[in-house]
Amino acid sequence: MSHGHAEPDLAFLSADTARSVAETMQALATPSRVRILSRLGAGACSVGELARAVEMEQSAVSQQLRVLRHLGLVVGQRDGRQVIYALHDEHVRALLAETVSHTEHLRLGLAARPSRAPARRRPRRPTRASVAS
Amino acid sequence: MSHGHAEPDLAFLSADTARSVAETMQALATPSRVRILSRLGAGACSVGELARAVEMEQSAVSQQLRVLRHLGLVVGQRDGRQVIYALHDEHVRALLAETVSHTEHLRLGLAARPSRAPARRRPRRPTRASVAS
DNA sequence: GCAACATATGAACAGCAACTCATGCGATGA
DNA sequence: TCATCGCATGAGTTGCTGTTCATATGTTGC
Repeated sequence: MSHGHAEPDLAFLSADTARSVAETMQALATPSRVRILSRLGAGACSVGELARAVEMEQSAVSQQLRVLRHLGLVVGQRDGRQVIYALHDEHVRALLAETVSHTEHLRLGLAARPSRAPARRRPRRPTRASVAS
Repeated sequence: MSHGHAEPDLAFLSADTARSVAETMQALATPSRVRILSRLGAGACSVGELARAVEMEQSAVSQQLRVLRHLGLVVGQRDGRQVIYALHDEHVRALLAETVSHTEHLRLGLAARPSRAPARRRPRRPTRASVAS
């Protein structure tokens, strides 16, 4: 493998795009929402059932559902007295699945890596060369 | 290419797994880190260069780099006086790319969706049936 | 109409995290 | 060794956000 892989096609994101991405990913940045989403990934259900599943107060669950709704990740539909929530679409499920997958992968790498501040790299008597311009 | 996205295989995540996922995704939950990562996605560079690129103080960038290091997303290596940072591996690049892609997709859906609280669904005189058990 | 249930929402509080400032530590060159 | 550069780090501050509590809105059955 003589070189890098395919191209990045990851240019710097504009400040605005970065803000948008961050906003969306914040939905997955808290355990409660991740659990809510993963429960919904297993099938639609009411708020009360959701609250029992994730072991949170109904009130708290509703608050988070509101956030997820505004982010377009879930949808709710009344059915009698209750409201049945579900993932918005398959894209959300895919995002969740990939996120979990990537996280597991990263977790493995972490076990072997102390990840301290970087230490010296060049010999004590440098050739007095290079460095990035 | 290994991952088929066939069925869900998304069971409820354990509270612990959810915490782990949330922790990792928090790296992408702030504009500054997203920009830092996207800059690194375009190529490794020093801290100072990074600071200029994302328009943050060097101090702040270092703080965030520490977070990203501990999460195993980036690696740093001394080169003379400076430290060159890079994405940890291709997986990170992929995660970033997918994240951006999904976000764009969700953004589109948002435009057409007010996403208010759910309204009624069944007729005024329901058949008095069903509902989720 | 009223009572009971299911959910949503507003306010207040607590914890956390991102930034700035100041300083420490490592590396280079004279 | 000393001065300087580059980066890391600790303390302190501010703003945000997740939770709880109390209450409002909506729905059903009587």
